[in-house]
Amino acid sequence: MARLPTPPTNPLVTNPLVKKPLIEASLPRKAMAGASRFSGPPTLSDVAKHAGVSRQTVSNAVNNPELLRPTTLVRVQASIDELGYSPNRAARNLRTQSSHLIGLRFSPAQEGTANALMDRFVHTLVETSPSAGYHVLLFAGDQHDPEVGYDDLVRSNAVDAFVVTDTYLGSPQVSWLTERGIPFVAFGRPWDHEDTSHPWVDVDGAAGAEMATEHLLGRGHTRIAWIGWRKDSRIGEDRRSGWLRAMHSRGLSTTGLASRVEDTVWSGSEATAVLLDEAAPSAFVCASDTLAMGVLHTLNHRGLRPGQDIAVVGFDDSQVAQVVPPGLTSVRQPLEQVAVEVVAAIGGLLAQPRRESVSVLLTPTLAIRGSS
Amino acid sequence: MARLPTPPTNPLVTNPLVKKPLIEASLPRKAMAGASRFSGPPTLSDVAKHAGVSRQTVSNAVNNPELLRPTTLVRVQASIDELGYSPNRAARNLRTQSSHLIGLRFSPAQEGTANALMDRFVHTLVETSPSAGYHVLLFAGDQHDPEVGYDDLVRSNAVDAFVVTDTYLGSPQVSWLTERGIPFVAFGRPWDHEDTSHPWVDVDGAAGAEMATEHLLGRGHTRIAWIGWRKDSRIGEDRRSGWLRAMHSRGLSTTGLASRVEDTVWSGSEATAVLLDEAAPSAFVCASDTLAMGVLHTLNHRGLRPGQDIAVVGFDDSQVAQVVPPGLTSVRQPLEQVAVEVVAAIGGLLAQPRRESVSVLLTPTLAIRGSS
DNA sequence: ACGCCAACTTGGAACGATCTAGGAGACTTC
DNA sequence: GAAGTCTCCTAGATCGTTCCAAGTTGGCGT
Repeated sequence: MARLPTPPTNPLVTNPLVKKPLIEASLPRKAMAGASRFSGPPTLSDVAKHAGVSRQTVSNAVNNPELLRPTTLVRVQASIDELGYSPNRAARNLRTQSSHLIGLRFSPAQEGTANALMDRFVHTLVETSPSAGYHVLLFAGDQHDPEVGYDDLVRSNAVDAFVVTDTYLGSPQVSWLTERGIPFVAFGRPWDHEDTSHPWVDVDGAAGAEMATEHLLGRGHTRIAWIGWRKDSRIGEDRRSGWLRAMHSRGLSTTGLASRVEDTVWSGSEATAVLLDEAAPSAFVCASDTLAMGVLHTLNHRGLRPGQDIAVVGFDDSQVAQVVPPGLTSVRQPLEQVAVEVVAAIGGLLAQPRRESVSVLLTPTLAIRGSS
Repeated sequence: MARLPTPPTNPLVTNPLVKKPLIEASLPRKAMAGASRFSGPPTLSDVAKHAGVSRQTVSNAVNNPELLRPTTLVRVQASIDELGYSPNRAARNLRTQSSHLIGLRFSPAQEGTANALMDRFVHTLVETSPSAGYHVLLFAGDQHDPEVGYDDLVRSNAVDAFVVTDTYLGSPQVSWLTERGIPFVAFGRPWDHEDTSHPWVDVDGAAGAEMATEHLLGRGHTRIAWIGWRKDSRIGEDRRSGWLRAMHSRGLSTTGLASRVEDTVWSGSEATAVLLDEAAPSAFVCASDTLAMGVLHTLNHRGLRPGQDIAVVGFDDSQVAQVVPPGLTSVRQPLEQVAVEVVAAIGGLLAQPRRESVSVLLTPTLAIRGSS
């Protein structure tokens, strides 16, 4: 699907397996004992019969192998392999009152921006979850109304826990989930909940911005401008603090060198024009690749060459940063590692509900390219 | 999560609801009849008792409302609302032998390319599925070995059907699934299976490339080059045919104007240099935005301005196309519509397994920007 | 009034796994 | 060699829903 195809053919597919033959399936099992049963996948009882042990023993072989005598274990596992048995998820879920699913609200990248964090994060999440016994269930929902999406899944016992990815700026789902005691782990610190905390994994944005700024300082720049998000964005302010820290540690002035705008290419472009005219910076550090692209737009208009005339650093290491002509230097978040930590945290949370909640802060890296 | 945050806080979260109190839960239900039960969510029986009807009646109210007398239905629904009842998914799944889940192998966009189709497609898929009674389960797996990922989900009855997104160039999962009679719908035509067909939804790549070429022809270009994928890519050849068709319909020569390379920025860049030197085209149509970015790289090096000196059109309307400086004109696939059709096809497939299989071909549009 | 038909409702069984007790066997110990 | 332990395994009950077949109720015709 990274690529797309073209036209037609078309026949008719029949698929059994959608539903077992109702007639046979409705017969009491006893009546068919010894017979070959109908086709469906083997059950625990089948394996038990085949191995000459009881159901519980097979169950233990699967879930608590250490309880079985080694010789028995081997025999049971042989039967499992031979019959190709896999536990029926629905039955297990019903009995254990858990779905072994973790829910993730999938919000697509905004059109016209360069943010596509979801991709890498989701992939690792999906890849890692099975090792903790989970799968990832996607759902849609309203960012501002947690009732939509979350509530339905919770009430129908469809997921055991959630991964919450948008904790910034007063998103209500965190308190909604906390109030109900629903397990979740957030990608993002609880910015606006000083009191009620929760398990989280996050990336140190200030350190990232500082790293980017240090990089530019190391290249001899001293007038380094900041283009970030509006002041009510905690994340934006955090990143900005990294820039400030780096500048101040060298005793450099930051007066007139900062701008706070919407996260759009156009805003970034406009802010760049203003800063170039009024503060004459030789380099830009941006709170996002989207804003950095705005910088590139303005440089392009003015005939300035990024990397040669003016240095630019973005944030997120998006695909855009990777392929845009001179290459955009960008702060890269360790999303893979974030996902791994999130899965670990969820695993721990569901295994031992009452233990100390997790909080992990990871450090980003800098992907250096032509723009600096 | 479109944005990221910064540092610390940290307390301790306790969450009930992870598991019901085992002691109470293990008591025979009868023993607690009439009592308030323990806390868990209300069950069908609870609603039945509350409404003064039998379980089956409540079940019908939920699944086959038309079977109930209107007055009864109203009464039951009132109880459902009052108690906040939602059917337990695990129990329903166990009984109906279906999970109401559709599986999707999530493959992340390649680093260094401009392809991020998944995002838009997945979002609509997730958003639409519930209307057909499904949710989307993500899984990882090896592209070349369907056993990995698919097999486990099938055997444990974890999903009812799959959405397959990479049908190009002899991907084995299609035949693997077909052989086993496992329901699935593909995003992509069955290129290499003339005989065994399957339900699919796809976008007409040839039409897209033709549209792009026509657009350039309309702007007065006559020497329009093509940069596509290697010859063994059926999708690439399909798109290329659209370019050919448009050129030939105007009686224009295409000799020396086509290049077939790997889908990387660097390859595109290199191919551009060669074409510029040897065929002097005034415009480029590319099989992907990644290749188009390669064109921009070379133009950049040579001091040529995209859109003014040379026109460029990409394919996929990626984020990159949207934000790269002059704006990259690109063929936009109606991924949202594809997802809707896929959900509809799956719904139909699972409802009536034996009916004629679906094949839908959608037409892309052209997003026109500064590069042309 | 009686009976018949249809519509609606009912209780029992089953989906396939896990949990809790209790039973059988092997191994110590005196 | 018999009693006492410990280990391992067996059997029944249960999770919450839907399917089945039979029962009840109401309405209508003659």
